[in-house]
Amino acid sequence: MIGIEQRVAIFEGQLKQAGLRMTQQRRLILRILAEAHDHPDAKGIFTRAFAHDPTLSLSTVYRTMKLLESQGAIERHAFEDGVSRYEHADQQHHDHLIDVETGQVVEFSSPEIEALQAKIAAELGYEIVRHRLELYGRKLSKAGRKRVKKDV
Amino acid sequence: MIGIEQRVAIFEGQLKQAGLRMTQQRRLILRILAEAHDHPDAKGIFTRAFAHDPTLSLSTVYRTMKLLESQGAIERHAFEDGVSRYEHADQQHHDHLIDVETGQVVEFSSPEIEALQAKIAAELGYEIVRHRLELYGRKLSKAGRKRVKKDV
DNA sequence: GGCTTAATGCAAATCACTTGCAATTGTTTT
DNA sequence: AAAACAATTGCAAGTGATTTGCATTAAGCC
Repeated sequence: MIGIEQRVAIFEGQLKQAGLRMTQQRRLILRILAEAHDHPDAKGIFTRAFAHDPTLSLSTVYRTMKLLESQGAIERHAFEDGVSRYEHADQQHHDHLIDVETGQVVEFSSPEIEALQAKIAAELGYEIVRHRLELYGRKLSKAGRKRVKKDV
Repeated sequence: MIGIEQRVAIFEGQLKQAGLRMTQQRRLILRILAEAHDHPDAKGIFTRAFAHDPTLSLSTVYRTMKLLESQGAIERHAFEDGVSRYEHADQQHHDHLIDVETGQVVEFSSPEIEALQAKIAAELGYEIVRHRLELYGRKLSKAGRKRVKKDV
């Protein structure tokens, strides 16, 4: 996990490289994203950022998300409700489990599943470019739940 | 695989049960779906149906898709492009592999992956309600399967 | 053939997201 | 530091998919 300042600096470098500029708006949105521990959508990011800078517009958020995605700084996910949700991309690959009751998103990863996916694709004559795996689930009651170590 | 007439009859029964009516439009859309061997979207269904009945409207297609989905007669999928695509639901569960170049959809199923999904969910304290697994891939050339690719 | 009311077609409305454009601001130049 | 120049922004209007209000049409029952 790298810090906000580092992330901003890295991104600023990428921008310069491409002849682009580091603006107040981009800095702000980057900070909002770094501080986010969930998977906010454009409106959510806008709301949080708007609290710090009431002159910010929603279109700038959309434009910035697109830019950040193209630079590989964030990942975009579209779960079942159709709206795009974002998360920063400095962590390792993972998939998502969405609580159908609360909408809460839990991250997980499974090398076994990844391996099976690759095997299936190969059998069908394909190589995987990317994939989307989302589990929609309901919390088990204490009684039915297995004991697992709590993470994050 | 059941026939079109049977499917229409079954659906008509379900409708009657709910105090709803079997209309020409619904019959037509149902037939289009039964004949479809791909995963058409609303516009695609509309186009095909329109050829048989030029008075049909797109909103009726949307309303019918919603109705059919609520009756469990069809399944709706939203792949990466965001538009909803449909397929009839009398077949066994399966997931999809989408050719990133052609958009072609290949169906597959993997009990092993399903089992792993259930295991992972259980470890996180959840039971799976449904899931979404999509592989986006590129066709392997015969040559490409055997040797390392050397193109740019 | 009527009667009741679900269903349809059409146009207007949503919703998430994008875009044209004039005004603004970051960065470079002098 | 000020000018110069293009990237960026805010706002409003535009998209594209899907939904909805409403007057009209047509199933299903007598």
